[in-house]
Amino acid sequence: MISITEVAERTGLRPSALRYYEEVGLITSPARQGGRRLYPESVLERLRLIASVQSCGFTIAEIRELLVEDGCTPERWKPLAQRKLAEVGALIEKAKLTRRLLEDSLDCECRALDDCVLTTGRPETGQLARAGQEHSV
Amino acid sequence: MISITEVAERTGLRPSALRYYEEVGLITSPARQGGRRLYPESVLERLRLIASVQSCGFTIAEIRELLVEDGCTPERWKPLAQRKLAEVGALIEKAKLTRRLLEDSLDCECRALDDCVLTTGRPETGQLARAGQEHSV
DNA sequence: TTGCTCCTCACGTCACGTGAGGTGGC
DNA sequence: TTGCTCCTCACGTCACGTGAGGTGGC
Repeated sequence: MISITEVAERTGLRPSALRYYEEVGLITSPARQGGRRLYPESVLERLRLIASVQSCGFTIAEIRELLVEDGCTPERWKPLAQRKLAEVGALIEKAKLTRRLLEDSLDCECRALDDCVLTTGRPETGQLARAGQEHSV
Repeated sequence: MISITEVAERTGLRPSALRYYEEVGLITSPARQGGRRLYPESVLERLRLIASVQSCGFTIAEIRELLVEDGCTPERWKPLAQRKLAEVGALIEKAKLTRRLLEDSLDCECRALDDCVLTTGRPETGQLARAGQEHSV
């Protein structure tokens, strides 16, 4: 049985995160000794699994749904992963658009934001090639 | 002078967003008539400017800093845009990593997440080529 | 009197981090 | 007695959206 600090050290999580996971039902409430939490070693594997799924962009609520009672079969995982893949793809496209706007603004030779390509929508200097460029992946 | 609903319609913002912008000091408190807000036409330009900067990934707090008293010169804008560009670049790289993990998990032929490439770190089926692939931009 | 538009709180969101104030056992 | 680790609230984060309950003028 290991203390909350040791679990934290061995997983890279903060104790506050472990208490939060318990509160929202991601991990089961561990035994107590004098009020202190004492975790079984098996919690480490559970937390590694949670971290894996979280790194795929799933929210805590989604992970909880997914990990209840050995329900995480490929049949359940794959449609969720497909949906998340679409979400992440959309996020990347949005971020790329943001990046392009920032690059254009750095190229722009305006003297104030009101005259900038950002605001006017048309480049003040010869940036037509870039502005008309295809949206490259 | 225009009502909050008309400003909302002409900018695509919700009335609640306009009240919020006022509360945090992004736009000045407009005149009132019988308690109702009456905006000058000039607020539309201000809101378009705010939307432009926001679409570049700046937070409300950053926009407020940037737009106080005609301080938005290229000398102030460009270093901020450079920093934001780095942030957005990092976000894109992180999202691409997430996307790759999801794709790998969809290719993986594990029967449970515990055996999946996600958790084990090594592909269960012949995915070595993909796993060892260069991080393409 | 009934609608309509607008108002001001207060609360919720997401995944925790950060105090404040207290406790148990060495 | 002093430290140390741990505990439980409560609050803050970000940019608003969403009720609830009320008001003013047609």
